[in-house]
Amino acid sequence: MPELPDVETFRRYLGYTALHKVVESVDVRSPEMLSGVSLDGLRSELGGTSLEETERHGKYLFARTGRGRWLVLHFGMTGRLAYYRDPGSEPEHARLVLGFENGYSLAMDDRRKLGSAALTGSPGEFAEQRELGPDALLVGSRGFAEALGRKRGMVKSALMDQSTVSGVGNVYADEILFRAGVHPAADVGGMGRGSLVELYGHLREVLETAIDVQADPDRLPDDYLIPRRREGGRCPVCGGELETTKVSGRTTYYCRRRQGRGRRG
DNA sequence: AGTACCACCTGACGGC
DNA sequence: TGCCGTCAGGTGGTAC
Repeated sequence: MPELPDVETFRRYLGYTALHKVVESVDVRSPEMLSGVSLDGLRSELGGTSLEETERHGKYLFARTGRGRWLVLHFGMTGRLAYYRDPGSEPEHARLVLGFENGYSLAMDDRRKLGSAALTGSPGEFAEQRELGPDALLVGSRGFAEALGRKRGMVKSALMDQSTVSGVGNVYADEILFRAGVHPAADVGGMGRGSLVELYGHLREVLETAIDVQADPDRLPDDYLIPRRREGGRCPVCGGELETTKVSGRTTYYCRRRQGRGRRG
């Protein structure tokens, strides 16, 4: 599920594959994925020029075109990128395909069609329009503690709220709270500044570690929760069976022994 | 402001 | 075998 580490991995992938290649064709197989832009609009922005630079804000990937606007990609739950030469290698659920003069193509594949593509003037403008909070890796512990200090309710909900801090989704929120030893339903309003700064340390550590392994769950350290995040999974530290609950309507895994129970942080 | 619920969408999976 | 309900979860909308 593309969260910040996945999208950062896509950003780097786009950077060493499709950058500076002249776009010859723009195909949209699922027009409903276009958000606020028409196929013609996309073609006239991309055709005959190239992607020159990438950025990321939270779960959004941006690529600046030679004409100065930015392509915005959001990957929903099942989106990913693929760069390939052989048309037979086109992914099964390609929704947006850029064909380059060098014969290669870049596809955004999205089985469940929850992703989207848009154009914007700049990443900052886009983030402002969408009311996205600061990127989770750029905010810093002080900004993080201030942002979460303004929140009420369950700490996991606050972590996943993209308008508070941008980039953390359901899966990595579970990992961050697991490593911090904080119950996902703990009241964020009851957490002191010190606890929030500590939580941010775990957030950074988790997201950076995940980026280092290109967001591949199988390559995460042995004591990570994510690979065991399934029915009957066991805590990698104490061996106890993981508990599940719902937070913000999302399935939540945690270790009762390490993360306590009830609404305290 | 927070929470609960729905919708979007497809494929995997368990039950019968 | 095959039909059916449920689940997965990012975002965005509604109602309370």
